[in-house]
Amino acid sequence: MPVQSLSAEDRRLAHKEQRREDLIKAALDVFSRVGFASAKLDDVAEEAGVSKGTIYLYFDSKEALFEDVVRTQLLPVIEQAEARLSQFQGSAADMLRQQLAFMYNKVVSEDRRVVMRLIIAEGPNFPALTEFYYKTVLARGMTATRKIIEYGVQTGEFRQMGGDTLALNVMAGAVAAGIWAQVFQPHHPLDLDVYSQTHIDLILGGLCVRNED
Amino acid sequence: MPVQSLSAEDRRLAHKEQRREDLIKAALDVFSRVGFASAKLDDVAEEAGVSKGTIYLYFDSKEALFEDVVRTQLLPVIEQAEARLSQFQGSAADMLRQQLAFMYNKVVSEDRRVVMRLIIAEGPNFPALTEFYYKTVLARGMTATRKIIEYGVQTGEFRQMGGDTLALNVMAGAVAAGIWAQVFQPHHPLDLDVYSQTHIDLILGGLCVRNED
DNA sequence: GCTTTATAACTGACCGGTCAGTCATTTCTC
DNA sequence: GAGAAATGACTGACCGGTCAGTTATAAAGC
Repeated sequence: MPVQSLSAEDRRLAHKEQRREDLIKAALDVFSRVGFASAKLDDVAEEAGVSKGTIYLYFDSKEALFEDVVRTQLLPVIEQAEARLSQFQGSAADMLRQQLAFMYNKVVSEDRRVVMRLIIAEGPNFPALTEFYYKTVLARGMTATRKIIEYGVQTGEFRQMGGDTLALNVMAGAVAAGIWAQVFQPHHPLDLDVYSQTHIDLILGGLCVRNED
Repeated sequence: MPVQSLSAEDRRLAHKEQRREDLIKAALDVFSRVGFASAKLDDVAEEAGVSKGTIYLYFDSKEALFEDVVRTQLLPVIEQAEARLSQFQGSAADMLRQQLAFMYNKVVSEDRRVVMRLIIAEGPNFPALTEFYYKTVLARGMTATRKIIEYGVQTGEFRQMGGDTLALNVMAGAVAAGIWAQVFQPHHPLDLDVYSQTHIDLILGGLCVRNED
């Protein structure tokens, strides 16, 4: 029995998985263009190159499709985030730079920021999904950020500052950038590289000069 | 001829204006609960205590109603912002404190932040409205912020930093807070007073201690 | 003051388009 | 040819928008 060739069953499953991914990709495209409520499943089907009925072979409902889109987009990010957390090294400032760079790369850049906007827009209609996003992305990101800050305070790099709200404050710049990119970018472009650099500088250095009074 | 009593015509107009405001208030409520696309005009009518047909005596379409809701919410803020701009005094740091406090009071607090979320959610479907929001709120706010920063640099309070992107970075914390308040607040409360204080501290002071190397 | 007339405000049943979801039929694969 | 996969015509609930008819308010005529 040849091990290298896939069995018919394997190919069938692989094809099915591919279909599923195509559908999710198409759905993300359509949702990001017009929002969940206005999105038509016919459009999703067309973009995926199948008929509408096929969607229902893979997902129970439009809502279920939406939830799968979000979960599928987020899960890989979690894993990467986990991996990064385990290789802490360097100064706290460097850690924070890495952390924010990671956010800009994975959360603010192209595909993922769409998910953020969809959660903001549809969150109230999908409590379970909102909670999932909170647990998966926000809480985790905030915990990581808080740990870096605490480490920096410990080493004397950072000054002692307010508690829980600080982490969100540190990440806020990236959130705003992700939103800008989707809502205003077409007419009022924002250079994300420059912006993120400013963000990091501002957070690390602060606006005020060091006045030694 | 008694001047103090309103004529019949005056009362009629006042009533009409009141109706209009009731409808806008009801629409804002419904839109903020379920978003524009999912909102039913029957619900808006019921909440305003009129029938659906009445809505069309005041607004041309659902879209027009939405646009009026947004504009009505924003215009008073512009005027207040204008007024504040003209009474510049104190240090740049104080100005910035005032500016951010104003944002938290007028943009992040109760009713107005809903508009921000609606723009984020529906913006792509309403280019004209998005542009209006940009011009009315964002551009104006950013210009004011930039001017304060420039003033601070001039007086030597602030260090020289990157240009256009800085203002947005300074305001980002408030944007994130406004979003949080609507999407996650019910399950994961955020103390806005503490948060805004941290925001101002962070922006003004920066994370890093003054290391004189 | 009372009745009639005019007008503005409002109503809610109705219409027509839209679209999520279904299912009998066809196509593909082995 | 058996069974899985895919199709797309079809259904029916839904909802934005309309409009013929009703009510409220005010002005005009006596």
